[in-house]
This record gives sequence, structure tokens and C-alpha cells, in this order.
Amino acid sequence: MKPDRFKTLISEEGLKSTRQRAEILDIFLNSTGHKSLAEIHAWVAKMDPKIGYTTVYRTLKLLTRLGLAAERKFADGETRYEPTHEGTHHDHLICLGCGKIVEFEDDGLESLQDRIARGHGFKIFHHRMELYGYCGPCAHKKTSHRRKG
Amino acid sequence: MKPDRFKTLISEEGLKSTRQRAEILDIFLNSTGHKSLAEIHAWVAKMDPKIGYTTVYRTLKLLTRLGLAAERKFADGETRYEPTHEGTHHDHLICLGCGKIVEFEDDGLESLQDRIARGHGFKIFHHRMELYGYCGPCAHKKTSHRRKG
DNA sequence: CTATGTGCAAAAATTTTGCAGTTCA
DNA sequence: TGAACTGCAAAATTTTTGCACATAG
Repeated sequence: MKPDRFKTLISEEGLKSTRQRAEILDIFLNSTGHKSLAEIHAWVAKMDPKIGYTTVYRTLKLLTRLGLAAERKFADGETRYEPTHEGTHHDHLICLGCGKIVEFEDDGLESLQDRIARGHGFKIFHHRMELYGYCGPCAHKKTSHRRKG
Repeated sequence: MKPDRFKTLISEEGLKSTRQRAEILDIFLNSTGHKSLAEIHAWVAKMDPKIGYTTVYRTLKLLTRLGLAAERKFADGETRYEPTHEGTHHDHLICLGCGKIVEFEDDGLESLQDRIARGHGFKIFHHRMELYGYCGPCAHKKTSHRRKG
């Protein structure tokens, strides 16, 4: 995702490209994703303390509207945003032990989605799948505890 | 799920079975599921206006802890609760047109989950899958609009 | 120049907690 | 009786909005 694409998108809507938006976009796109507003703002404020929370809030809403960001609400309740990496869809594996979030892509899932949707007369646009469990290291810790315990 | 089961569960924890809890449980279990706290409270208050929002809030948290209810946060942001119908797992089809939420079960999904998890060294306990799109009637409306449009 | 954007502060909407009086076991 | 429960009000969060000033186009 190049900054140019953003400029094109907003000008198409008669909106403006500002210093703040460029700053937020830059930081947001180069982040790992899954960031809460507070986290993004903290990050942005480090670069430019004058940028307010409200601007970050409104910019992320804007990016969501333009399709460059996606709001996500995981089971823990906090609203998070992640860059959309247009074209590629991915889902999430979430470790209940250490909180790590791993992204994955699976074609089987995509076709399964279509089959299920057809069975219910739905026309699907997108889906969300989250797998909750323990990653390798965390699963191992739990197993060790049980051994001879 | 019989009320008796609830009585057993809470007495096991040294908790009490009260009129309010019975009322909330009754209404909650006989609902369609996916209700927000405000909705549940409004419903409960119709039966007994003296029952406060706080009690509903705390009771649903309690039910969640006991495994009788599950908190869900769909993409629209509102926290909703649904009865767990122990043993059966299901996922959701969500209509973006009319907001209808349809539950479904799919064995293929369950095995796919295991395959994906293994590939990433995860041990999965549960998952969440949501398919967003348009149900039959809503999809039809959209199509009609496009015709000769 | 003018419509849009920004930032502060404050309003709204949610979720959670403290406390005094009530109730179940 | 005593620990748990209830309900009100108020605190803590989180999300949104109003408004005066700044700025891109």
C-alpha cells in the first residue's frame, strides 16, 4: 500500500490529505496490525505529540470507510484496527496463554464458507474466523505441569 | 437445560438461588439468543419492574462463568449474550441487510479447524466463525434494484 | 477564499463498583 | 445468623460530538 493510493482515494471523495493523516497512515500501515485506538494514538503521539486522540479516531474511521483498515472486536472486548492488505484475506489464531495473535490463510476455509452459505440461501461477502487455543510453547508449559503432577 | 441444573451449579459454588436469578435465567434461556444486556433487562423488567440493570448484568456474568451463557461481540460492537446449549457448538451467518443472525453447525469446519491449528503448532479449544453477507430475501432485493437500473 | 480537518473539552454510551438494606441457606 | 444478593447511584471506560481555529486545495 503506497501513500499515493491514499491520496487518490481521498481526493476522489473530495477530502484532504493532511500532515496528520499521512503520519497516522504511515504508522498504522507499518504496524503489526490488531492495534487498539489507544495504542495507535500512543504510537502516533511519540512522533508528533500535537496529534490528538480524536484525530486518530476519526482517521481510523475514515480508513475503515475507504477500505484501508478493518475494525475488529476479539473476544477480549477491545476494538482493534488492522490494515487490510487489499486482496489477501486472512483469519486469526489466538493464543489463550500468551495472547499472541497469528494470521493464517486457508483456501479450504474460503470454499467451505461458500458451501455453508449456499446451504442457507445466503450470499456471503466476507467472514471472520478465530481459533482460540494454545500456541506451541504455551501448550508445552501446560503439558509439563500435568506430567507426574 | 432445566432450572434444576442451575440450582445444582450455584449451590456447588456456595452461591444462592434467588427470585431474580430464576426470572432472568428463565427469560434468557427461552430467548432466541444474541441479546444485549439492555434487551435482556427490558424483557426481564416487563415481568418484574423491580429487577435492576445491575442484577441482570451480574447474573449474566455469573452465567458466563458457570458456562451457561457466552458473551459475543459481533462486528456491530454491541456485547451480546447467548445460551450455550451445552455440547452443541454452532457458528453464525449474519445478514448485512436485515441484521438477521442464523446459527449453523458444520462438521467440515470442525475438522478444518484442527488441520489449520496443527499446521501452526496450536492446540485449539474453540473457535468462532462468522459469515457476513445477505440472506435470500435481502440478496433478492439488491438484485432487483440492479435490474434495468 | 471556502470547505474540510484538527484538537480540546465535554457529551453519550457502556461497563463496573461501593454501599446500605434485603434475602436465602 | 451471616454470607451472599440486590438496587441505586456514582465511578470508570470507551466512543462520539460541538465548536472555534487552522489549513489544504
